[in-house]
Amino acid sequence: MKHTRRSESVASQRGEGETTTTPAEPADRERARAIPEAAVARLAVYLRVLSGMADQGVTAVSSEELSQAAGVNAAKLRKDLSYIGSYGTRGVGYDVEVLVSHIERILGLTRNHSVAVVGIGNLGHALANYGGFPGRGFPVTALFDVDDDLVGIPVGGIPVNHIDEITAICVEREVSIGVIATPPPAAQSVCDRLVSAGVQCILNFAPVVLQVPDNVEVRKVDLAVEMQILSFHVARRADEAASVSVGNNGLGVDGMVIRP
Amino acid sequence: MKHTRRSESVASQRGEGETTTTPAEPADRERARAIPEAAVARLAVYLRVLSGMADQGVTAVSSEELSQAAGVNAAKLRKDLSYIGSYGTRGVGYDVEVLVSHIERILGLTRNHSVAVVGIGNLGHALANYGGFPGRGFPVTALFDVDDDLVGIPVGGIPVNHIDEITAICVEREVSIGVIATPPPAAQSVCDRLVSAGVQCILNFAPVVLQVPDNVEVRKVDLAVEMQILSFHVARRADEAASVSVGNNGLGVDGMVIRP
DNA sequence: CCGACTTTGTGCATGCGTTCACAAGCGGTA
DNA sequence: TACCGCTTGTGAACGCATGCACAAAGTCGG
Ligand SMILES: NC(=O)c1ccc[n+]([C@@H]2O[C@H](COP(=O)([O-])OP(=O)(O)OC[C@H]3O[C@@H](n4cnc5c(N)ncnc54)[C@H](O)[C@@H]3O)[C@@H](O)[C@H]2O)c1
Ligand SMILES: NC(=O)c1ccc[n+]([C@@H]2O[C@H](COP(=O)([O-])OP(=O)(O)OC[C@H]3O[C@@H](n4cnc5c(N)ncnc54)[C@H](O)[C@@H]3O)[C@@H](O)[C@H]2O)c1
Repeated sequence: MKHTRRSESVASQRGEGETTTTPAEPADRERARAIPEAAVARLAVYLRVLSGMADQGVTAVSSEELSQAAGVNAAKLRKDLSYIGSYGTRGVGYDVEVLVSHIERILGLTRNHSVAVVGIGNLGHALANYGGFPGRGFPVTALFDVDDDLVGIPVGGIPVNHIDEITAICVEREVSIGVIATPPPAAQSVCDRLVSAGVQCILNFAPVVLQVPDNVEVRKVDLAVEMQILSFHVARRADEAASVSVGNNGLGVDGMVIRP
Repeated sequence: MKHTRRSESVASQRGEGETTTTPAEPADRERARAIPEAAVARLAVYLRVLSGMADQGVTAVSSEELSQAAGVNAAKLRKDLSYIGSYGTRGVGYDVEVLVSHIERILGLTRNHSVAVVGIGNLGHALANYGGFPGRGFPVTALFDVDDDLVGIPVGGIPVNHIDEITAICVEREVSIGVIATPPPAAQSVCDRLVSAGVQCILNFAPVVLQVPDNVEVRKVDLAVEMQILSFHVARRADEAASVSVGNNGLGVDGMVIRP
């Protein structure tokens, strides 16, 4: 529809004046810093898709193919990959193995990250039993609970320890990621303990907003929120349907309407 | 970020004639469309915080207090609330009850959303047993699995049905949200079945990119991705630390480099 | 009834992320 | 070697989200 008249004006070719800081700077680090959070999340997805392809013997892939398998726009994929370097071959595509290894490097997957799960209830059991983590460089090395009936019992091959031992054990086993699966009221206190044990990354399943120091990274998985977002879309869709069928005169009942 | 959808903003494309038509009613429907996805997610968080406050007898709250409890910027909170209307009192703050009911209305929580869980393994059991959903308007009304040993056994009070019954049962029980907790290879096929049973909202725990029609909303919970994002931050942090202590001469371990 | 004080709601600037569009670059081919 | 078609990598535009800063709008004490 629109025509953007590009002016071939100022040659932007080797426009290399903008590097700012240090002169001889290979720039991997600059890159790592500059990667948008959203892109990091997608890189993890690309990595999984690529691993699957590698397992099936695929050796090369184009941005178009990969983007489709990952469910994103091809241009976005290329831009995401460009954040980590230029590892493609024009006219051909990307070498799967090469891409895998570079994404792994950027995501810090060249070393293992030891995981501790706190709160071995319904969810904690599922997590501890889950086989998907160790295989991907995230071995679960410690489990904690307050319940004395659980302490000592192995879950998924790891014995449960009492929460009071959290500091000593986290330090000893070099836990780098703490997973909180306790009831909400206990979450903040567990979080504090993890932090004082030196854990700087936390994955929180409890529906609670955790307060942490700046140097600690928290990610939350909040199922209730996910459900409510879905609910919002249901409602919106119902509204639209209503406005179409009723004829867009305004409000339905209480703003709520029924399914198409 | 962590989002699956291709078209981000909630307000997708403007339909043809219906834009300017409504004269005296800018209200709810147009509003609901305009709410940014990110804001919707936060509204759900505010709702939980507010509910907690209401339970403790708090009747009024300022944007400052609420924003702190929700872990966001106060200005952002006010903007988020402004998307749903003007229900605050200047100089005073917000009435907790009023806010709760309006957020619930916008999120479509004035009606129940029936949930079906597919794949009653480790995770499916945890979900089925979880008491947090029914209380919040998301009753789990159906469970499905292929495993004949599971079929008929009640989990969390609901008997497991065979996956082949999925269409009939989802229709009958008016399931509006389907949760996929099967192994990855089964996820797409389960998804297709849910969709053909009329389910338009899906919460996916399997590490797979689902392909769905445009009218279906998918949200994914991908623990491996969450872990990898944390891993990325660990790596970045390690790099920074190294650059400080080593003194920025170039490369660190493994070709990774550190920041200036 | 007034004036001082508090807090909301929002216009605006800024920054980030997404998307488009295309030149540069590569492999294959004549 | 020179050309051709294909795919990458990226500059630039666009659009959404964030945060600031302040007028508007209310409360409260006198
Ligand atoms: N189960 C689910 O499917 C699900 C879904 C969404 C959210 N969640 C959230 O995940 C968390 C765990 O859920 P769950 O169903 O596993 O709960 P649960 O009650 O089954 O398990 C909680 C476990 O935490 C332990 N615990 C309590 N206080 C503790 C403390 N201070 N230190 C260490 N351990 C402690 C308990 O002994 C118990 O074993 C909750 O916050 C819940 O809201 C769970
Ligand atoms: N357990 C966890 O903590 C965890 C963590 C992250 C991701 N996940 C993901 O969640 C999913 C479930 O994990 P899990 O540990 O519960 O696995 P699981 O193997 O314990 O359970 C899977 C269940 O799905 C059933 N199933 C298989 N094919 C099916 C089909 N076509 N239709 C219906 N049911 C089918 C199986 O019978 C089994 O009961 C997996 O995709 C896994 O990658 C799980």
